[in-house]
Amino acid sequence: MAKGMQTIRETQTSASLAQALDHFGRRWALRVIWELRSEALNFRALRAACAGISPAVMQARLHQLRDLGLIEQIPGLGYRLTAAGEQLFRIMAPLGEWAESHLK
Amino acid sequence: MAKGMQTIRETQTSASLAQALDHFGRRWALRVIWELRSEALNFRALRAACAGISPAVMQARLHQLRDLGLIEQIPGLGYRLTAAGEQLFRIMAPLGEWAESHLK
DNA sequence: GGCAAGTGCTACAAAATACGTAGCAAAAAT
DNA sequence: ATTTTTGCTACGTATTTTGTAGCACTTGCC
Repeated sequence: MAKGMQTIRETQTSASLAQALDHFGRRWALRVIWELRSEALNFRALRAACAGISPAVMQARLHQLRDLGLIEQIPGLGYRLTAAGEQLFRIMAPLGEWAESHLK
Repeated sequence: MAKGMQTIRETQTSASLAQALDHFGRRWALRVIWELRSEALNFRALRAACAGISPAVMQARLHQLRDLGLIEQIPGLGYRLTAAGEQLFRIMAPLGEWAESHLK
């Protein structure tokens, strides 16, 4: 191979996927989505569901997930998944089974 | 409602799923899995694929993912997904499409 | 009105994690 | 034997997360 050449992977990771994986690679991000799977939860209920999360981080995640359009805040109801958020949950739902069968 | 009582969610998040989401909620964890999707990569190739990751963190992730049984190191070949790792990738594969349609 | 309880959210120091860069020892290629 | 490439470590700095306390605001209730 000529000097300076490198093998390049044919299929490279797209920018938007890299962005997604970067966002989800923050602590509690996926967990928050997961906890909102079936019902809207308010700030404190969400914090109770994610036992151990600090309010500052919860606040940061809620902002980021809202900016990504995955959750929305409904006054008097709390936080809930948007359509995009529900679609994301449908994708990650099989993780439940996967974790049960592989992490025990 | 009686004093001290609280509303409990019927469906609670299992311990193994919480563990999984905690591991995947570390920077680069999911990305490493993703980059190994189609072929084995050695340490430096993996680092190049995850542009920006530091060697110390890459080393830490490889250890953790190996402890989880998701990847394995083959001398002379590099790192590649195990059967469990491939199964996980198959679950998260739709994220590619999802990211394209929601994060642009 | 007035009070208690619950709400979303902020502040801040300490601990944990990640970054960025340099470089070493061993294996492989030349 | 010399150069290249490899996996990996070291370490100071920057960023993120934790843990705890508490404030301002709304809600329900008498």
